[in-house]
Amino acid sequence: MDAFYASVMIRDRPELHDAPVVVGGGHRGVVLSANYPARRFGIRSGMPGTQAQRLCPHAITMAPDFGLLTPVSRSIMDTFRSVTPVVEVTSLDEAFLDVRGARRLLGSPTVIAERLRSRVRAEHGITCSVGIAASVSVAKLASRQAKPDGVRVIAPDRFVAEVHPLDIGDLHGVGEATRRRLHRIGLVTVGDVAAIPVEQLRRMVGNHLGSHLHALVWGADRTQLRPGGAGVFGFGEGEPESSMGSQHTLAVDVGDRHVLHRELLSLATRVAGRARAAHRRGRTVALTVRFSDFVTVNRSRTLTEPTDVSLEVHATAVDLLDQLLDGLGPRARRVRLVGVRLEGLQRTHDGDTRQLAFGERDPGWPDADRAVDRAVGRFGSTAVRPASLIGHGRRA
DNA sequence: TCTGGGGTCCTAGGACCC
DNA sequence: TCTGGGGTCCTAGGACCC
Repeated sequence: MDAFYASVMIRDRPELHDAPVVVGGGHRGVVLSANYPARRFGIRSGMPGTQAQRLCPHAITMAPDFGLLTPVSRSIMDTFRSVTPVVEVTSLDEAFLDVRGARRLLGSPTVIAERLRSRVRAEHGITCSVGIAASVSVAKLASRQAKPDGVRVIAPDRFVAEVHPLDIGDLHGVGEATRRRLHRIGLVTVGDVAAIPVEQLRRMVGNHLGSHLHALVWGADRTQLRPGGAGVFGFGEGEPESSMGSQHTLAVDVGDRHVLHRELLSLATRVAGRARAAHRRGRTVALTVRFSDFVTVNRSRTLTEPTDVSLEVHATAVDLLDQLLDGLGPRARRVRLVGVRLEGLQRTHDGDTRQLAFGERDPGWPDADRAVDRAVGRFGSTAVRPASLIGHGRRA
Protein backbone atom coordinates (compact mmCIF):
# COMPACT_ATOMS: atom_id res chain seq x y z
CA MET A 1 0.00 0.00 0.00
CA ASP A 2 1.11 3.57 -0.60
CA ALA A 3 1.43 5.48 2.70
CA PHE A 4 -1.02 2.95 4.15
CA TYR A 5 -1.66 4.34 7.63
CA ALA A 6 -2.04 7.90 6.40
CA SER A 7 -4.13 6.92 3.37
CA VAL A 8 -6.64 4.93 5.41
CA MET A 9 -6.83 7.46 8.22
CA ILE A 10 -7.83 10.28 5.85
CA ARG A 11 -9.74 8.20 3.34
CA ASP A 12 -13.12 9.52 4.46
CA ARG A 13 -11.89 13.06 4.98
CA PRO A 14 -11.41 14.44 1.47
CA GLU A 15 -10.71 17.92 2.88
CA LEU A 16 -7.38 16.49 4.12
CA HIS A 17 -6.29 14.78 0.92
CA ASP A 18 -4.14 17.68 -0.24
CA ALA A 19 -2.95 18.66 3.22
CA PRO A 20 0.24 17.29 4.79
CA VAL A 21 -0.79 14.51 7.20
CA VAL A 22 1.47 12.61 9.57
CA VAL A 23 0.44 9.47 11.47
CA GLY A 24 2.43 8.84 14.64
CA GLY A 25 5.11 11.10 15.99
CA GLY A 26 3.96 12.98 19.04
CA HIS A 27 5.90 13.14 22.30
CA ARG A 28 9.10 11.11 21.95
CA GLY A 29 7.61 9.16 19.05
CA VAL A 30 8.49 8.58 15.41
CA VAL A 31 6.49 9.03 12.24
CA LEU A 32 4.65 5.85 11.25
CA SER A 33 3.40 7.14 7.94
CA ALA A 34 3.25 10.42 6.04
CA ASN A 35 1.03 11.14 3.06
CA TYR A 36 2.59 12.45 -0.12
CA PRO A 37 1.85 16.14 0.55
CA ALA A 38 3.75 15.71 3.85
CA ARG A 39 6.62 13.97 2.08
CA ARG A 40 7.10 17.03 -0.08
CA PHE A 41 8.34 18.72 3.12
CA GLY A 42 10.91 15.96 3.59
CA ILE A 43 8.92 14.02 6.17
CA ARG A 44 9.58 10.28 6.09
CA SER A 45 8.41 7.36 8.19
CA GLY A 46 10.78 6.50 10.99
CA MET A 47 11.66 10.14 11.48
CA PRO A 48 11.39 11.60 15.00
CA GLY A 49 8.09 13.41 15.43
CA THR A 50 9.92 16.51 16.58
CA GLN A 51 11.87 16.67 13.33
CA ALA A 52 8.68 16.26 11.28
CA GLN A 53 7.15 19.08 13.28
CA ARG A 54 10.10 21.31 12.44
CA LEU A 55 9.97 20.43 8.74
CA CYS A 56 6.27 21.20 8.48
CA PRO A 57 4.76 22.94 11.51
CA HIS A 58 1.30 23.07 9.97
CA ALA A 59 1.15 19.33 9.21
CA ILE A 60 -1.84 17.54 10.69
CA THR A 61 -0.74 14.85 13.12
CA MET A 62 -2.91 11.93 14.13
CA ALA A 63 -2.53 8.72 16.10
CA PRO A 64 -3.01 5.43 14.25
CA ASP A 65 -6.44 3.85 14.73
CA PHE A 66 -5.89 0.11 14.49
CA GLY A 67 -9.59 -0.51 14.84
CA LEU A 68 -9.82 1.11 11.42
CA LEU A 69 -6.54 -0.12 9.91
CA THR A 70 -6.64 -3.80 10.81
CA PRO A 71 -9.94 -4.69 9.08
CA VAL A 72 -8.82 -2.88 5.92
CA SER A 73 -5.57 -4.80 5.97
CA ARG A 74 -7.31 -8.13 6.50
CA SER A 75 -9.68 -7.49 3.65
CA ILE A 76 -6.85 -6.58 1.29
CA MET A 77 -4.95 -9.74 2.22
CA ASP A 78 -8.11 -11.74 1.46
CA THR A 79 -8.20 -10.11 -1.96
CA PHE A 80 -4.62 -11.25 -2.51
CA ARG A 81 -5.55 -14.79 -1.50
CA SER A 82 -8.30 -14.82 -4.10
CA VAL A 83 -5.51 -14.68 -6.69
CA THR A 84 -3.19 -17.27 -5.18
CA PRO A 85 -2.98 -19.19 -1.93
CA VAL A 86 0.75 -18.50 -1.81
CA VAL A 87 0.69 -15.14 -0.02
CA GLU A 88 3.41 -14.15 2.43
CA VAL A 89 2.12 -11.33 4.64
CA THR A 90 4.99 -9.22 5.95
CA SER A 91 3.12 -6.42 7.70
CA LEU A 92 -0.26 -4.72 7.82
CA ASP A 93 0.34 -3.13 4.44
CA GLU A 94 2.60 -5.41 2.44
CA ALA A 95 2.68 -8.95 1.09
CA PHE A 96 4.46 -11.10 -1.45
CA LEU A 97 2.37 -13.13 -3.88
CA ASP A 98 3.62 -16.09 -5.88
CA VAL A 99 1.49 -15.87 -9.02
CA ARG A 100 3.28 -18.55 -11.04
CA GLY A 101 0.30 -20.87 -10.67
CA ALA A 102 -2.29 -18.21 -11.51
CA ARG A 103 -1.06 -17.14 -14.94
CA ARG A 104 -3.10 -19.56 -17.04
CA LEU A 105 -6.29 -18.57 -15.32
CA LEU A 106 -5.74 -14.86 -14.74
CA GLY A 107 -3.12 -13.70 -17.22
CA SER A 108 0.34 -12.22 -16.98
CA PRO A 109 1.71 -10.87 -13.69
CA THR A 110 1.17 -7.35 -15.00
CA VAL A 111 -2.49 -8.07 -15.73
CA ILE A 112 -2.89 -9.61 -12.28
CA ALA A 113 -1.19 -6.59 -10.71
CA GLU A 114 -3.54 -4.13 -12.38
CA ARG A 115 -6.55 -6.20 -11.43
CA LEU A 116 -5.44 -6.22 -7.77
CA ARG A 117 -4.72 -2.53 -7.82
CA SER A 118 -8.13 -1.62 -9.15
CA ARG A 119 -9.84 -3.89 -6.63
CA VAL A 120 -7.95 -2.29 -3.75
CA ARG A 121 -8.79 1.15 -5.09
CA ALA A 122 -12.47 0.32 -5.60
CA GLU A 123 -13.01 -1.49 -2.31
CA HIS A 124 -10.87 0.60 0.01
CA GLY A 125 -10.28 3.92 -1.67
CA ILE A 126 -6.51 3.74 -1.39
CA THR A 127 -3.72 3.13 -3.88
CA CYS A 128 -1.01 0.52 -3.93
CA SER A 129 2.05 -0.28 -5.99
CA VAL A 130 3.28 -3.60 -7.32
CA GLY A 131 6.77 -4.81 -8.13
CA ILE A 132 7.12 -7.86 -10.32
CA ALA A 133 10.25 -10.00 -10.40
CA ALA A 134 11.56 -13.54 -10.03
CA SER A 135 12.70 -13.22 -6.43
CA VAL A 136 11.58 -11.61 -3.20
CA SER A 137 14.21 -8.93 -2.92
CA VAL A 138 14.04 -7.86 -6.56
CA ALA A 139 10.23 -7.67 -6.38
CA LYS A 140 10.58 -5.54 -3.28
CA LEU A 141 13.00 -3.23 -5.05
CA ALA A 142 10.68 -2.98 -8.05
CA SER A 143 7.70 -2.12 -5.87
CA ARG A 144 9.62 0.68 -4.20
CA GLN A 145 10.48 2.08 -7.61
CA ALA A 146 6.84 1.71 -8.68
CA LYS A 147 5.57 3.98 -5.90
CA PRO A 148 3.31 5.77 -5.77
CA ASP A 149 0.39 4.11 -7.52
CA GLY A 150 2.33 2.18 -10.16
CA VAL A 151 3.56 -1.15 -11.44
CA ARG A 152 7.15 -2.00 -12.28
CA VAL A 153 8.62 -5.17 -13.73
CA ILE A 154 12.25 -6.16 -13.40
CA ALA A 155 12.68 -9.17 -15.66
CA PRO A 156 15.64 -11.47 -15.00
CA ASP A 157 17.38 -10.54 -18.26
CA ARG A 158 17.13 -6.84 -17.34
CA PHE A 159 18.42 -7.25 -13.79
CA VAL A 160 22.09 -6.41 -14.37
CA ALA A 161 21.32 -3.39 -16.55
CA GLU A 162 18.73 -1.93 -14.19
CA VAL A 163 20.00 -2.86 -10.75
CA HIS A 164 23.80 -2.97 -10.91
CA PRO A 165 24.10 0.84 -11.24
CA LEU A 166 22.11 1.39 -8.01
CA ASP A 167 23.61 2.06 -4.58
CA ILE A 168 24.23 -1.18 -2.67
CA GLY A 169 22.06 0.20 0.13
CA ASP A 170 19.04 0.21 -2.17
CA LEU A 171 18.83 -3.57 -1.92
CA HIS A 172 16.27 -5.10 0.41
CA GLY A 173 18.37 -6.60 3.19
CA VAL A 174 21.28 -4.15 3.05
CA GLY A 175 20.74 -1.70 5.87
CA GLU A 176 22.60 1.40 6.93
CA ALA A 177 25.34 -0.48 8.80
CA THR A 178 26.21 -2.81 5.93
CA ARG A 179 25.95 0.00 3.42
CA ARG A 180 28.46 2.14 5.36
CA ARG A 181 30.76 -0.83 5.82
CA LEU A 182 30.80 -1.60 2.10
CA HIS A 183 31.15 2.03 1.08
CA ARG A 184 34.17 2.36 3.38
CA ILE A 185 35.96 -0.37 1.45
CA GLY A 186 35.09 1.22 -1.86
CA LEU A 187 32.08 -0.87 -2.80
CA VAL A 188 29.41 1.68 -3.60
CA THR A 189 27.11 0.23 -6.23
CA VAL A 190 25.44 -3.14 -6.59
CA GLY A 191 27.75 -3.78 -9.52
CA ASP A 192 30.83 -3.06 -7.38
CA VAL A 193 29.83 -5.83 -4.99
CA ALA A 194 28.89 -8.16 -7.84
CA ALA A 195 32.42 -7.82 -9.18
CA ILE A 196 33.86 -9.40 -6.01
CA PRO A 197 34.19 -13.21 -6.08
CA VAL A 198 31.95 -14.80 -3.47
CA GLU A 199 34.86 -16.36 -1.59
CA GLN A 200 36.54 -13.02 -1.20
CA LEU A 201 33.26 -11.42 -0.17
CA ARG A 202 32.81 -14.06 2.52
CA ARG A 203 36.28 -13.39 3.88
CA MET A 204 35.59 -9.66 3.89
CA VAL A 205 32.23 -9.55 5.66
CA GLY A 206 31.72 -13.04 7.11
CA ASN A 207 30.39 -16.26 5.66
CA HIS A 208 26.72 -15.73 6.00
CA LEU A 209 26.55 -12.08 5.03
CA GLY A 210 28.99 -12.72 2.19
CA SER A 211 26.87 -15.46 0.67
CA HIS A 212 23.71 -13.48 1.23
CA LEU A 213 25.11 -10.36 -0.44
CA HIS A 214 26.40 -12.39 -3.36
CA ALA A 215 22.92 -13.79 -3.93
CA LEU A 216 21.31 -10.35 -3.63
CA VAL A 217 23.59 -8.63 -6.14
CA TRP A 218 22.84 -11.32 -8.72
CA GLY A 219 19.09 -11.24 -8.11
CA ALA A 220 19.35 -14.82 -6.90
CA ASP A 221 17.77 -14.59 -3.46
CA ARG A 222 14.72 -16.38 -2.13
CA THR A 223 12.05 -17.50 -4.63
CA GLN A 224 9.91 -19.61 -2.30
CA LEU A 225 7.39 -17.77 -0.14
CA ARG A 226 6.30 -18.68 3.35
CA PRO A 227 2.52 -18.60 3.11
CA GLY A 228 0.64 -17.19 6.06
CA GLY A 229 3.39 -15.06 7.26
CA ALA A 230 4.44 -14.06 10.70
CA GLY A 231 2.38 -12.79 13.54
CA VAL A 232 1.04 -9.77 11.82
CA PHE A 233 -2.44 -10.75 12.91
CA GLY A 234 -1.43 -12.84 15.84
CA PHE A 235 -1.32 -16.58 15.98
CA GLY A 236 -3.43 -18.82 13.88
CA GLU A 237 -1.78 -18.19 10.54
CA GLY A 238 1.54 -19.69 9.65
CA GLU A 239 4.06 -21.03 12.11
CA PRO A 240 4.12 -19.85 15.69
CA GLU A 241 6.46 -17.01 16.55
CA SER A 242 9.44 -17.77 18.66
CA SER A 243 9.11 -14.71 20.84
CA MET A 244 6.73 -11.98 21.88
CA GLY A 245 7.47 -8.84 23.79
CA SER A 246 6.38 -5.40 24.75
CA GLN A 247 8.45 -2.31 25.30
CA HIS A 248 7.68 1.23 26.21
CA THR A 249 9.46 4.54 26.01
CA LEU A 250 8.70 6.41 29.22
CA ALA A 251 7.22 9.90 29.04
CA VAL A 252 10.30 11.15 30.91
CA ASP A 253 13.58 9.43 31.77
CA VAL A 254 13.28 7.67 35.11
CA GLY A 255 15.85 7.00 37.81
CA ASP A 256 13.50 5.64 40.48
CA ARG A 257 13.72 1.88 40.63
CA HIS A 258 10.20 1.48 41.97
CA VAL A 259 8.74 3.33 39.06
CA LEU A 260 10.67 1.02 36.73
CA HIS A 261 9.43 -2.05 38.61
CA ARG A 262 5.88 -0.85 38.15
CA GLU A 263 6.48 -0.32 34.44
CA LEU A 264 7.86 -3.85 34.23
CA LEU A 265 4.70 -5.13 35.91
CA SER A 266 2.59 -3.48 33.26
CA LEU A 267 4.74 -4.93 30.47
CA ALA A 268 4.99 -8.42 32.01
CA THR A 269 1.23 -8.55 32.57
CA ARG A 270 0.63 -7.63 28.96
CA VAL A 271 3.19 -10.06 27.51
CA ALA A 272 2.15 -13.02 29.66
CA GLY A 273 -1.48 -12.30 28.85
CA ARG A 274 -0.73 -12.33 25.13
CA ALA A 275 1.15 -15.61 25.55
CA ARG A 276 -1.78 -17.20 27.37
CA ALA A 277 -4.23 -15.95 24.77
CA ALA A 278 -2.03 -17.53 22.09
CA HIS A 279 -1.57 -20.76 24.07
CA ARG A 280 2.15 -20.24 24.35
CA ARG A 281 4.69 -20.37 27.14
CA GLY A 282 8.23 -19.10 27.01
CA ARG A 283 11.30 -20.41 28.76
CA THR A 284 13.45 -17.29 28.50
CA VAL A 285 12.56 -13.88 29.91
CA ALA A 286 14.49 -11.02 28.32
CA LEU A 287 14.75 -7.47 29.61
CA THR A 288 15.60 -4.48 27.45
CA VAL A 289 16.79 -1.23 29.00
CA ARG A 290 17.56 1.90 27.04
CA PHE A 291 19.31 4.60 29.06
CA SER A 292 18.87 8.31 28.55
CA ASP A 293 22.02 8.39 26.40
CA PHE A 294 20.30 5.86 24.10
CA VAL A 295 22.70 3.05 25.00
CA THR A 296 20.56 -0.08 24.95
CA VAL A 297 21.30 -3.32 26.78
CA ASN A 298 19.58 -6.68 26.99
CA ARG A 299 19.63 -9.16 29.83
CA SER A 300 17.94 -12.52 29.76
CA ARG A 301 17.39 -15.52 31.96
CA THR A 302 16.29 -18.98 30.94
CA LEU A 303 14.02 -20.73 33.40
CA THR A 304 13.91 -24.45 34.02
CA GLU A 305 10.32 -24.59 32.81
CA PRO A 306 8.46 -22.40 30.33
CA THR A 307 6.03 -19.95 31.88
CA ASP A 308 3.02 -17.83 31.01
CA VAL A 309 2.49 -16.62 34.58
CA SER A 310 2.39 -12.84 34.79
CA LEU A 311 4.06 -12.59 38.17
CA GLU A 312 6.81 -15.06 37.23
CA VAL A 313 7.67 -13.02 34.15
CA HIS A 314 7.56 -9.87 36.26
CA ALA A 315 9.72 -11.28 39.07
CA THR A 316 12.34 -12.43 36.57
CA ALA A 317 12.38 -9.09 34.79
CA VAL A 318 12.70 -7.21 38.10
CA ASP A 319 15.58 -9.46 39.10
CA LEU A 320 17.37 -8.82 35.81
CA LEU A 321 16.81 -5.07 36.12
CA ASP A 322 18.07 -4.93 39.71
CA GLN A 323 21.17 -6.90 38.81
CA LEU A 324 21.82 -4.58 35.90
CA LEU A 325 21.34 -1.40 37.92
CA ASP A 326 23.37 -2.75 40.85
CA GLY A 327 26.20 -3.53 38.46
CA LEU A 328 26.27 0.09 37.38
CA GLY A 329 27.67 1.09 40.75
CA PRO A 330 27.35 4.64 42.02
CA ARG A 331 26.95 6.35 38.66
CA ALA A 332 23.19 6.15 38.42
CA ARG A 333 21.72 6.44 34.95
CA ARG A 334 18.26 7.41 33.99
CA VAL A 335 16.20 4.98 31.95
CA ARG A 336 14.38 5.97 28.79
CA LEU A 337 12.81 2.68 27.75
CA VAL A 338 12.12 -0.69 29.29
CA GLY A 339 10.96 -3.84 27.52
CA VAL A 340 10.02 -7.38 28.46
CA ARG A 341 10.17 -10.25 26.00
CA LEU A 342 9.26 -13.91 26.32
CA GLU A 343 11.45 -16.10 24.12
CA GLY A 344 11.64 -19.76 23.18
CA LEU A 345 7.87 -19.96 22.92
CA GLN A 346 6.26 -23.37 22.93
CA ARG A 347 2.69 -24.32 22.24
CA THR A 348 0.71 -25.34 25.31
CA HIS A 349 -1.91 -28.05 25.21
CA ASP A 350 -5.18 -28.34 27.05
CA GLY A 351 -4.65 -29.58 30.54
CA ASP A 352 -0.98 -28.65 30.56
CA THR A 353 0.08 -27.68 34.01
CA ARG A 354 3.36 -26.20 34.94
CA GLN A 355 5.91 -28.61 36.38
CA LEU A 356 6.43 -27.75 40.04
CA ALA A 357 9.99 -27.70 41.26
CA PHE A 358 10.70 -30.31 43.90
CA GLY A 359 9.34 -29.14 47.23
CA GLU A 360 7.70 -26.07 45.71
CA ARG A 361 4.16 -25.23 46.73
CA ASP A 362 1.77 -24.32 43.99
CA PRO A 363 1.38 -20.61 44.54
CA GLY A 364 -1.94 -20.48 42.69
CA TRP A 365 -0.89 -17.75 40.30
CA PRO A 366 -1.81 -19.66 37.14
CA ASP A 367 -5.37 -19.89 38.49
CA ALA A 368 -5.34 -16.19 39.29
CA ASP A 369 -4.14 -15.37 35.77
CA ARG A 370 -6.90 -17.46 34.24
CA ALA A 371 -9.50 -15.71 36.37
CA VAL A 372 -8.11 -12.33 35.32
CA ASP A 373 -8.16 -13.39 31.67
CA ARG A 374 -11.84 -14.29 31.94
CA ALA A 375 -12.74 -10.99 33.58
CA VAL A 376 -10.66 -8.98 31.10
CA GLY A 377 -12.23 -10.91 28.24
CA ARG A 378 -15.69 -9.93 29.40
CA PHE A 379 -15.22 -6.45 30.80
CA GLY A 380 -12.11 -5.03 29.14
CA SER A 381 -8.46 -4.66 29.96
CA THR A 382 -8.97 -2.36 32.94
CA ALA A 383 -11.47 -4.64 34.65
CA VAL A 384 -8.88 -6.47 36.74
CA ARG A 385 -5.25 -5.52 37.09
CA PRO A 386 -2.51 -5.37 39.66
CA ALA A 387 -3.35 -2.86 42.39
CA SER A 388 -0.04 -1.08 41.96
CA LEU A 389 -0.97 -0.19 38.39
CA ILE A 390 -4.24 1.49 39.32
CA GLY A 391 -3.94 5.21 38.90
CA HIS A 392 -0.66 4.82 37.03
CA GLY A 393 -1.91 3.03 34.00
CA ARG A 394 -1.74 4.40 30.56
CA ARG A 395 -2.80 0.78 30.17
CA ALA A 396 -3.23 -2.28 32.31
C1' DT B 1 11.26 18.46 22.25
C1' DC B 2 16.06 14.05 18.59
C1' DT B 3 15.70 9.08 17.86
C1' DG B 4 8.69 3.76 18.57
C1' DG B 5 7.33 -0.86 18.86
C1' DG B 6 6.81 -5.28 16.90
C1' DG B 7 9.58 -8.90 15.29
C1' DT B 8 13.60 -12.31 12.94
C1' DC B 9 18.16 -14.00 12.24
C1' DC B 10 23.28 -14.30 12.91
C1' DT B 11 27.67 -14.23 15.58
C1' DA B 12 30.67 -15.23 19.17
C1' DG B 13 32.33 -16.65 23.61
C1' DG B 14 31.93 -19.61 27.52
C1' DA B 15 30.04 -23.57 30.08
C1' DC B 16 29.34 -28.15 29.87
C1' DC B 17 29.28 -32.91 28.16
C1' DC B 18 31.11 -37.14 25.93
C1' DT C 1 53.26 -35.31 31.03
C1' DC C 2 50.51 -31.21 28.69
C1' DT C 3 46.21 -30.81 27.13
C1' DG C 4 41.43 -32.97 20.95
C1' DG C 5 37.26 -32.60 18.68
C1' DG C 6 32.45 -32.39 18.35
C1' DG C 7 28.14 -31.07 20.06
C1' DT C 8 24.44 -28.25 22.66
C1' DC C 9 22.84 -24.55 25.49
C1' DC C 10 22.97 -19.94 27.30
C1' DT C 11 23.90 -15.04 27.05
C1' DA C 12 24.81 -10.55 24.86
C1' DG C 13 25.14 -7.77 21.03
C1' DG C 14 24.06 -6.30 16.46
C1' DA C 15 21.86 -6.00 11.81
C1' DC C 16 17.74 -5.79 9.50
C1' DC C 17 12.72 -5.33 8.35
C1' DC C 18 8.06 -2.77 8.47
